[in-house]
Amino acid sequence: MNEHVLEIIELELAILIRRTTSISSHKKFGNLDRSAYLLLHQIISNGAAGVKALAGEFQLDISTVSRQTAALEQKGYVYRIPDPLDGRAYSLQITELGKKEYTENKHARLTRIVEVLESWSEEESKVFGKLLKKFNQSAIQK
Amino acid sequence: MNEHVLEIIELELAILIRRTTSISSHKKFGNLDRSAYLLLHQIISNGAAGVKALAGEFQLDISTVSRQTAALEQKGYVYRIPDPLDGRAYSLQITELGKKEYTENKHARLTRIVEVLESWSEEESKVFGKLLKKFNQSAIQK
DNA sequence: CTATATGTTTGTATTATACAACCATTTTTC
DNA sequence: GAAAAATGGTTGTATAATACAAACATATAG
Repeated sequence: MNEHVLEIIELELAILIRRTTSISSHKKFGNLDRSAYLLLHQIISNGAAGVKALAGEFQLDISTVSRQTAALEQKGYVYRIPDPLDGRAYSLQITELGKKEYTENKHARLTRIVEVLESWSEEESKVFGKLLKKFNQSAIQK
Repeated sequence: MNEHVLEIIELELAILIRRTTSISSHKKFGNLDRSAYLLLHQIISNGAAGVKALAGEFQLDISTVSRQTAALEQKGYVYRIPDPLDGRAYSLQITELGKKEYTENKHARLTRIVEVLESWSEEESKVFGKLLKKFNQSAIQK
């Protein structure tokens, strides 16, 4: 593989992450930081899940996710369902309020993306989305 | 613009950032976290610069960069040159040790990228790099 | 039944960040 | 040219996200 191509990817990823983390960890979008947003996404699209599974999904420590989900519960975005087969375990299910919050947040994020991609062609955007997704999938297997 | 394409980009960016921040903010690559790495990159490729300029480049608070550069200086990766025209200002210049550390770190990062892109074609990788760069450039103008 | 494993929470420490206050110079203004 | 305002930078303080370790409650294995 051409070294130069790799260097570009490596550098641009670092820049992307540097910029977007500084934007959204402090000046977060509305009520949801990225963690919360992705947790809600995960629960909405893959159904109720426990803390452990969610932590695995995002490669975070269980304790971290435990606190994040506690915060989501406290805000009324998710609620706990005790696991009928295991007295220790819970599942986190989305609430209507949670869905609403997620959707609003998503729109805010999409709006931002639209601004950035203003001058891009449909085709370029499509390819970019596809490759990002592929990159994430390739990365997770390692 | 096709809504679905935007949704993919938005989601995959969020995932990418979530994953890579959790990896590299704690389990950082060698001696350099992403901030330090990018600061060194910036100084190496764009020449000596002051704290204010660097902060602007990464959209970070000046105080944050002041501490980060102080850490780099303390490790011997950069040194200060007083600005001859302005008694308040400094430039940060790279040292040999700083270059060495940067280069080693870059190799570690490239290795990681190579692993992820193992199954990608040269063409795909090239396009991905190009679009990432374009995305970063588009984003900065907003 | 006791010991060990497991899902989750809680205690504690670290780190990256922002904001505000400050310091030392430089520039502007009168 | 002296006082006032602006500027480059550092330091004090607060917050948030995270990890790791300890604790807790329940489940499973011997």
